Amino acid sequence: MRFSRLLVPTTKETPNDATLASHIFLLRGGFIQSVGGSGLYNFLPLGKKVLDRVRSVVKEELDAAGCQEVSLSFVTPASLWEESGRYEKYGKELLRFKDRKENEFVLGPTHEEMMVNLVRQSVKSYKQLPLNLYQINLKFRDEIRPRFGLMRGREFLMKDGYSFHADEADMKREFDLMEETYKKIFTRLGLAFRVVEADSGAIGGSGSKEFMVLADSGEDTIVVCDACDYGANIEAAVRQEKPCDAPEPRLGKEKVHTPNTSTMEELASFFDVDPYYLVKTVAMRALYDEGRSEIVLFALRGSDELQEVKACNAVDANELVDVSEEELAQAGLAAGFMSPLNAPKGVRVVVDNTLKDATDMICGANEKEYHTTGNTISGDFIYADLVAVQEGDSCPHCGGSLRYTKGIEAGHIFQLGTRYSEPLGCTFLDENGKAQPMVMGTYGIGVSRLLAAIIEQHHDEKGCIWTKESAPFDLYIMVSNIKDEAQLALGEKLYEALRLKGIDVLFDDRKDRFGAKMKDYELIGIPHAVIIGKKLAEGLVEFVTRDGMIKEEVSAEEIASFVEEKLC
RNA sequence: CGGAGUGUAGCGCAGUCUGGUAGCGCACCUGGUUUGGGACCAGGGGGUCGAAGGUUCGAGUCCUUUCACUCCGACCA
Repeated sequence: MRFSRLLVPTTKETPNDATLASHIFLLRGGFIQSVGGSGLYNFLPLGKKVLDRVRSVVKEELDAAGCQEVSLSFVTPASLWEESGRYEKYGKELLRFKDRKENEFVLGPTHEEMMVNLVRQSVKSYKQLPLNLYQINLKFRDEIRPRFGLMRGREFLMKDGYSFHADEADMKREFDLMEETYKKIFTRLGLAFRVVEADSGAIGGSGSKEFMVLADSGEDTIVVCDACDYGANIEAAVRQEKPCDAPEPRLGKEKVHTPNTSTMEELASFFDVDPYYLVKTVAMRALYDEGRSEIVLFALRGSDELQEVKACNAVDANELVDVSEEELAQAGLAAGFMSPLNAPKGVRVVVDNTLKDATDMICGANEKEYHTTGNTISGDFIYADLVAVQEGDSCPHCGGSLRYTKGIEAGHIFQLGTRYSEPLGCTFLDENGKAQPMVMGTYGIGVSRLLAAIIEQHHDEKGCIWTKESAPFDLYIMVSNIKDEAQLALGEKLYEALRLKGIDVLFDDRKDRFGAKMKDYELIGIPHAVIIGKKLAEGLVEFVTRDGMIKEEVSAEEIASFVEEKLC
């Protein structure tokens, strides 16, 4: 491609609404263009090329693993979502609209329903299983706060795959195969990543893993062990039980006046005990389908923090929101002095596993300015893991020290089971001619998000540094001064010769001066460049490696074979 | 949804306090010079100042309403 014919509107100035390196460089480099609507972007020729290259890496590896590509309708009938029970649960993120006949539709944010519908219409026998179908298509999610360019757009390109099996064991086999396939994809794209255990979120099902591209700008906090390969999203991370060295309070059963003890620290110093022996009771309003809601109490040790996603899962709610003091009072609860032990009738209580049958605990008295001591925590509660793992906690696998790091969620694989096949009636006939729901897995990759992730991990202060398999072109050739006939002639010759070798070349034949062209090259970030400049008079040209801006002088006669050797 | 901002040429901004002919830089077009780190000279095109209503002889500027976008938080495969 000749640069003079390519639409690449690079800019010197940074758009004022971009803060992240990937967002800034993708805009400045003329890869994408803001549409004006929040979280909506156009892909310009360069961005589209990168997108296609990333897409083809994904496709190649999936096809090699036996998956089959399909393409599902982007507009999907609401009735399918009602069938699966997600029409409500998915909430406002789901863009709903009506056609001229008042039929309801949604723009697909994910396509479990559509794919299950496809399969239930065409697969009837165990002989047709297993099956792994995927598509690489647009998704639309009406995010509350889209941001950071391609990192969190409302419309984005996603690879979503779905597998169908006759039994659980075969689904797990496929799940492992997809994990390996994803590792190959991310490795080919040149990304440093970590596979971590994750919460399943709105998709449902059990056992899911996220592929986190490691970057400080990532929106997810992940917990990793340095001693072994354990890693988990903070929402799903677990730890080894954390014993307490401090002595038990041994206070006996008593009701104590405790003014000015609104925090755990104040309470701990009031009784002069370790917060381990205090019960922290957090009230949240849990929201369910059809507008139903209730106040739920979550109890855990004073030394621990509540992990809201775990809490939400424990009561199978759609969402947890804060409760005001007035609402608490109405429900018969004294804010700041609540306890799992004397909750009013009808208020559900969830107790953290570490508190089960704990003795000698200090709880609120559910009365302003009073606590009770010497409590044993037992009763008809829901028990669950509610704890947010902290840095320095012990790894559940090897006991090593855990720490936090940041990641960009670029892939997520789920073991779904029959979460969708059952309600949607996606069944097959087994060897005995008996109808069984198919066991499913689902596998996603944020393809457009990967562009942002690659740049977050591979850039410098001057611009993008694309990896080999993601780059918009393999090589950039600059004719420093196109009025110099020798320079131009060599450029043209090299451009033709390397193209014939199958190298995708961007040939900079623009009239601009050296400096301007160099800035564009650095911004666009093609992995390698050949610069034909003044030293051609001495028979020399430069070979540049973008990562580190390493320049090597090469004789003009040998440059073609030199490039071939470096790139192929 | 809570908090904070911003809307003026394709992009980045000034002008708004104190009402009086719509400005600057980049980009773009024409001609010329220049060609190793975002060149220079000369000339030129491009705006219903986010929208609606109001006050006024006169509104980018004052008042009211509204919309959009951005940032922090909440939220989020």
